[in-house]
Amino acid sequence: MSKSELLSEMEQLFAALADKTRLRLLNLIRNEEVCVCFFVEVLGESQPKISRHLAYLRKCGLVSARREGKWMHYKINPPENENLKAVLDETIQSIAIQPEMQREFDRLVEACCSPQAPITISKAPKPETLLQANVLAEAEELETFLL
Amino acid sequence: MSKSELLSEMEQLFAALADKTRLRLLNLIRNEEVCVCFFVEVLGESQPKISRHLAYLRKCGLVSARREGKWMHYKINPPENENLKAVLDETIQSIAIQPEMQREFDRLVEACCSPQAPITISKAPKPETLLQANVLAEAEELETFLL
DNA sequence: CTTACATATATGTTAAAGCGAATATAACGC
DNA sequence: GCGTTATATTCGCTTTAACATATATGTAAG
Repeated sequence: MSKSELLSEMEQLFAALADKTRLRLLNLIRNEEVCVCFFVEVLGESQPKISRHLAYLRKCGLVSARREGKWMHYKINPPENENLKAVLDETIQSIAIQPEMQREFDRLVEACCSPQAPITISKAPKPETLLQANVLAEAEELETFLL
Repeated sequence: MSKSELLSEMEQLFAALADKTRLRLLNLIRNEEVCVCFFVEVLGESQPKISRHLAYLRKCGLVSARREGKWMHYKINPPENENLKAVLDETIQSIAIQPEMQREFDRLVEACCSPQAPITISKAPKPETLLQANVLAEAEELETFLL
């Protein structure tokens, strides 16, 4: 790293983190790839707004996108620099434990797994591990019900 | 903390950190109170520029200021929220280990302790512990010289 | 009470970034 | 091809914040 490139990278990272919508997005993809339509659904923000913020995050390399047919999946692309990665992890962790952010995350699980999900997203590809987690949770519910 | 006040506070903190000059300032006051004139001297930026950025940091509560005669001293005012504090600490630590930032910090020590310091700042009150550290370093130098 | 010094603030300008509304693109199904 | 769905981009507008330059404020010294 030459002439304090880190300072410039930090500036960029912090600018990216200095926005509620982007923080909420990062909370949703903190664990895995998620499809755009879920962001719109769960955050209740307009599609262009979501898209613009995703573009911002893409542009500064904080997330990466993958196309699957009509759908776009986004996931976190951790900074190469260990210090920046630590700051980002710390941040996401702090957000994740906030009650309201937990609720949003739960809404993501619901949106992905509920049988009465809105038509718009009912055909969208679901995040893998969320589905698994939900299946497990339901199994557990059933189990406690049976006991 | 009500309706995700944390998210707003995070936005504010990150906005404050998304600027090189402010990051460099935080590096200089990472350990203790420092007088404004040293910032101008060490960072080589215009006095109004430094002052404006200090005002920004003050406004969002990240630093506090104390007047001592003509001089103003600034120090870090850690966020009350533990998560925010952790992010800030992590950040400052990351900056502190950068070679260029270490050099700037060294220039601060010099500016405070050198006998041929510029007249402008020769009468400014010096940071306490920096002086001590420098005295210790000189003592050590002398010691190794004598051996 | 005037001067000088340390620091802060105001002014005018420019650049970045936020928003909603409208429009464009890309992939799919018919 | 055409229409539909999912996502991205553009446009016009407003806000925020950066900068340099100039000026004001507060304190100490004479």
